[in-house]
Amino acid sequence: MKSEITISELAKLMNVSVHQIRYFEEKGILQPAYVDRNQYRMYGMDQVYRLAHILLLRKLGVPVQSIKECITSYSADQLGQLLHRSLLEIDTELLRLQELRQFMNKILQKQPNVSPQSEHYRVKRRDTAYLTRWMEMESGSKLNARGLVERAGLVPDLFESDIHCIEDGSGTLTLYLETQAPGDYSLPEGEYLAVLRLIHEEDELEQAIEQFYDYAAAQSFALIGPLILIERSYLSLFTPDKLHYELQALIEPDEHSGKGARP
DNA sequence: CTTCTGACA
DNA sequence: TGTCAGCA
Repeated sequence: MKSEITISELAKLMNVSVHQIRYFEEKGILQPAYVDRNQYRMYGMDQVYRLAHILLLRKLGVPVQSIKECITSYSADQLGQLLHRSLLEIDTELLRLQELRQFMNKILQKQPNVSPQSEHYRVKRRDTAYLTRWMEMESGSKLNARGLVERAGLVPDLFESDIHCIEDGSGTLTLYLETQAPGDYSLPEGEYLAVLRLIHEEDELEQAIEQFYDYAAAQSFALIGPLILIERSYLSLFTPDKLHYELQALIEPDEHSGKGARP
């Protein structure tokens, strides 16, 4: 029995496809030990090691075209730089995945609130939140796509964030994004009256706001500070054609501090 | 049965 | 990158 192996054996050994091995040959980076009379490619240990190197470089993101020079004429120093570079790339990818994971957790924590009978009032505790101004608009005006492009600062992952809309009395609606560090505006820690609403038409939102104040009055909640309107557009993934809003307002930390009220 | 080549999405 | 045909 020959010491060399066939292409399918090599493929199984290295956990790659036969096609891929031929592709490497076509690109001139992996030649068979020899070609048998029946035109079969045959591979020995040299090719096994060589293929292992190729696969490793590929894992590091080295394009197949560059692998040839990489193996043949690269100094140990150049290779060290290459490894160092891909280590940095791995770190950034790791960071990206961690952030993605956090976001998925955030959705899963809020999603149970969505479907059942979510639209009920409750009192919830909020820690201090720091907001950074993103854009401003007149209270009556509607936000369209063009307005987004022209007037709003570009924010990566905008629609994965909780957009806080706050009306500051003077007829200006300011949209904020939540940030880690203190920014343009701070929401004090405390008890907030809150309600979730699913909105599919513009005027429903205004109704919801009126109902919010009516409810607060009926329950004798003393609301201080502005109404905070939080849009979580990423939750609309579960309910097409509906936007998810949470209405909140700080409650005077006096009476009503204990249990929340029910509608 | 396995592989090869070439072509295609 | 996988898949398929047609051939040896």
